[in-house]
Amino acid sequence: MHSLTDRQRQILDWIRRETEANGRPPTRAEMATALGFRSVNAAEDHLRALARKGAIRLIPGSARGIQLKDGPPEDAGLWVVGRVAAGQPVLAREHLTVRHAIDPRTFRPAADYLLTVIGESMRDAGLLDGDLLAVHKSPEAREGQIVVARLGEEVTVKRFSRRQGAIWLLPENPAYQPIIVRPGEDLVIEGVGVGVVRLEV
Amino acid sequence: MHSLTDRQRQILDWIRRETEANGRPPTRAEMATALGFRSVNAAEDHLRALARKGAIRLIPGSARGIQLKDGPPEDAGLWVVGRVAAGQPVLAREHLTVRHAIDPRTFRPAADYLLTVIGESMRDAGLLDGDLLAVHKSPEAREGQIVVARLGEEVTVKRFSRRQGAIWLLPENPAYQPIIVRPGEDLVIEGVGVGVVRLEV
DNA sequence: TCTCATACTGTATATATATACAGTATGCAT
DNA sequence: ATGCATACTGTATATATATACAGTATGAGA
Repeated sequence: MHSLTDRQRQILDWIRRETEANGRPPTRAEMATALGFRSVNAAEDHLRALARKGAIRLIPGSARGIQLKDGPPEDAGLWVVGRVAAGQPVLAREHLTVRHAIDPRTFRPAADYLLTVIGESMRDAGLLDGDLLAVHKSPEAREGQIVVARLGEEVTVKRFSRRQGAIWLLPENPAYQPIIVRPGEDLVIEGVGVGVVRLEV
Repeated sequence: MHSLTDRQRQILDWIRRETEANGRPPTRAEMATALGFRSVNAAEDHLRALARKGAIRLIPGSARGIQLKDGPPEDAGLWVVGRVAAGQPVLAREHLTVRHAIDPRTFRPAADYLLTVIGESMRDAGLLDGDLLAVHKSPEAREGQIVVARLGEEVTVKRFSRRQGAIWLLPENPAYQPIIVRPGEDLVIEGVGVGVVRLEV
C-alpha cells in the first residue's frame, strides 16, 4: 500500500468511524457535509485516491459502495513482549511470547505491544506487578507520560520528566528512588504507555 | 419486541450475514434477488414488519438505510455497561454504550462485559477511577474475589468476604468503610471481576 | 520549466434506490 | 363473516447517489 497523506489518513479514519457508528459507509454528499467540502467531488477525489492506494475498495455504481480493506485482520491482536536482551529491537520475533486478541486501536494512540510490568515501583499509578502495559512505539516522550525506557541492559517503566537539564525517570511509589539520566548517558525511549490490561484481579 | 415469524427471522438473519460480509446493508433489490422475490416490494414489506417489531430501524429516504438493532454482542468484543437502573438486567441492550474489540476469553473465566469503575474506593487494588473492570457474570462469589454487587439502587465494586454470619464488602482504600450486609438485606452479586482494562495511563 | 499529485469548487446527469399504490392468496382471531 | 397480519406479484416514480466534466491553486519531483 502506498503511503497516505495526512489528509487522506484523516479522511480514512473518519470513514472508518462513520461506518462503525452507522453500520454502513457514508455517501459522497455525507462526506462533503461532515468534512466541510463545498463540492461532493472533493469526496469523490479522495475516495479515488484512497482506492488507488489500496486503502479502500470502491464498488462502481452502487450506493455507499465503499469497502474498508483492513477490517479485522486475523493477525490482529497484541503480543506480550518477553525478556528483551540489550541492543535488540523490542519487537523482534523471538521476544514475542503470548498474543492477546485485543484490537491495538482500543488505545489512543494505537498500541504496538504489551509489556509485563515487573515490581511495585509504579504501584501508585495503578500499575501492579504482572500488569500488561500497552505500549505505543515512540522514540520520544512528553512531560508526565509513562514511558518504557532502556538504560543499557535494563528495560524499565517509569514516569518521564525533564528537570534541571536532565531526564528524570520517576517511580510512583515512595519506597523507590527516581533515576536521573544526565545528557550523554545511554537512555533510549522505547515507547509510551497508552493503557493497561490486567488478567487477574 | 414482538416475536418474529419464522420467515422474518430467516430474513433478519440473512440481512445480518449480508451486512457483516459486505460492510453495508443490502438494498431492496438485492434482497429480492438473493431471497427469490420477484417484486422488490416483498423486501419492503418485510423491512416494514421487522421495523414495526423493533428488530431493525429504517432510515427514510436513505440508500441502504437499514440499521440492525441488536448487533451480536457475544460475537466479538466486550461492551461497556453504562448506568444500570435498579431491577433491570445489567446486559439489557439499552445499557450498552461502547464496544471494545477485546476477546472475552482474554480473561479467565471469560468476561461478559466491562464496567466503568467510579471512585477511588478500590485504589489499593490497582483499580482507579475510570478503569474498566472485566466482569464475569455470576450470582455468587468466593472469599476474597472482587465482585460487582448491587445493593438496592446502588451498583458497587468491592472485595467479597464472609465474616461473622454477614457478607462484608471491603474497599481497598483506608479512607473508605467496609459495607456490612446482614442476611435478609437486598444484596445481589452481579458478577466477579476477572480483569482490568485502562485506556489512559 | 514542465509535469503530476493533492485538494479542492461548481455544475450536470444517468441511474440506483426507496417507496407509494394496486392487487392476490392464506391463515388467524373475533 | 369480517377484519387484519403475513407473504407475496407487478408497476410506477421521486429522489438519493455516484460520477463525469470543467475549473483553480499549491507544492513536490524531474
